Amino acid sequence: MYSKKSPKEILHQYGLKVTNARVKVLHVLMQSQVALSHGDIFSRINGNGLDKVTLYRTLSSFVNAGLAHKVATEDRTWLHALHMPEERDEGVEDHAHFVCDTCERIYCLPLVTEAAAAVPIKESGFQVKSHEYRLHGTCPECH
Amino acid sequence: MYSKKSPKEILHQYGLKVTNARVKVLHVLMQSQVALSHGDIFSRINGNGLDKVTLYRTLSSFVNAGLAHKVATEDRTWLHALHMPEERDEGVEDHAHFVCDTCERIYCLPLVTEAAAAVPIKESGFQVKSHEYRLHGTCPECH
DNA sequence: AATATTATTGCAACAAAGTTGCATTTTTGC
DNA sequence: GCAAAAATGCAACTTTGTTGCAATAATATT
Ligand SMILES: [Mn+2]
Ligand SMILES: [Mn+2]
Ligand SMILES: [Zn+2]
Ligand SMILES: [Zn+2]
Repeated sequence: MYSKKSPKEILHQYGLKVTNARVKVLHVLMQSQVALSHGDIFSRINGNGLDKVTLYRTLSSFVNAGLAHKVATEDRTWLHALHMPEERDEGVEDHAHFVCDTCERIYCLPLVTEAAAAVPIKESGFQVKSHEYRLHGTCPECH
Repeated sequence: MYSKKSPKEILHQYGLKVTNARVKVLHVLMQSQVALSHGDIFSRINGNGLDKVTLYRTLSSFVNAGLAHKVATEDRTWLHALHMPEERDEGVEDHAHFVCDTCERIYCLPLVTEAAAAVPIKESGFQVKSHEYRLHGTCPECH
């Protein structure tokens, strides 16, 4: 899905300076179908010597630029994923996170638009501005 | 809503041994309309001298017993809340978490049953077993 | 192509949240 | 009350992520 554009082109498009660290990290994220932790990315990159702090800052820069987003896991860490192509056209918020209870991978999945509509709440006085839908179950790899 | 039963009675009901720490922590949780952090609870209890590790373990015991549940926050900490009365009758999973973007409080809110039904996903091969719906916006206290 | 400006990087030290091991104290069924 | 099992307190530890700062690299301009 990202095959049309190179990491460099994408970084330019998102207004980010093109650095070694960013090219490498973006490349890793582009290969992955699932959201990755700092540790996941770090181990796929090192050998190419990259400081852990730089990786944290690289990921932050991607999130701030709107190129990636992050998901909190049950064990208080962050996973990062690029926005899906569909999300670039539509709103960025409207997708679900699927957490596999077997392998713990987290996938970003598009929602059927109608189902993603605002959910009515019994109580009043709560103004809903955005939402996150998180699904738990078993992923295709695990059954 | 919990006024009918005392902390002691509730602890018995959930098969937990009645200890000072548990009675105090349960009391604090019963007073609160929102989910509380370890720090929130700790500061409301101390003076009554209670070790931080004991509080962690107390909260875990509540979650394991099914008396309380925990919600991960954006800053990678846990908040704890008692299950709502409605949830005790119905399933425990079916409620939404409302995160106020102003005061950062997290409320447990019941969902309209129809809206909580399974959301269809475009991809196939993902078996959904449970879900969490997290809403962001402004709470009644903040507007 | 060299220079100036500004952002990024690496390193070391630090912070916050939560966990573990173990000896001591409480709880509870009898 | 007594014994068995569970809960507690304390200290040390782990994991994840952050901060300050000097050195380096990226870009726009000449
Ligand atoms: Mn996602
Ligand atoms: Mn809740
Ligand atoms: Zn899986
Ligand atoms: Zn609020």
